[in-house]
Amino acid sequence: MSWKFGLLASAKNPDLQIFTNDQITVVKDMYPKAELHYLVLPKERIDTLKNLQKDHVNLLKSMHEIGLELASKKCQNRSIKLGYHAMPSMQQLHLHVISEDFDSVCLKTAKHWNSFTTPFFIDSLRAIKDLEATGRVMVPSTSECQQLLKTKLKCHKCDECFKNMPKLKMHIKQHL
DNA sequence: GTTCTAGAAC
DNA sequence: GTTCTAGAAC
Repeated sequence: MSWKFGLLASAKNPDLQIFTNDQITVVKDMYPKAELHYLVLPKERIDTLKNLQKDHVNLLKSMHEIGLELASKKCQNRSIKLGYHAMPSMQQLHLHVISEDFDSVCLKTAKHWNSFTTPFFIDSLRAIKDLEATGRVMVPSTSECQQLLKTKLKCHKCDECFKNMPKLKMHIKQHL
């Protein structure tokens, strides 16, 4: 089995589940990129945002609501982002629920950073609105995604730019 | 997605 | 000489 199916395996493992109902499963990200980093997965087998149709709107809404509720319970005074990666590496649709501190030893590369702080990160509410309005979720093209991941490193709070990841990581601790 | 590491960048 | 990133992994 390839690593691409790792999420599907995690979601089925009761030891890793922090929430489950008949529609969805929530697990902790194995390599959290912030203090709080959950993944919300539908039980229905859906690979990517491109496979979504209008009748998935309610599913996306409950994924959002449950993700937000679990996150709020865990850390009330920290702001939370909810969204999807435009081009995920792992199979099975997954909603990232992540605190905006980005203070984590697992956050190492420019790709990691830009996947959460540029339009590569598709806001959950925007995805839901897209789907309701047009029946599909708008996603940047493959080449746009590749460019987004190479965006110069910029602090998400004060827009200051940095030459490399260690300098950026040192800087964002000041915003904690 | 991560690990590992060669060689670029400093 | 050390730090940092980018690309292979069968």
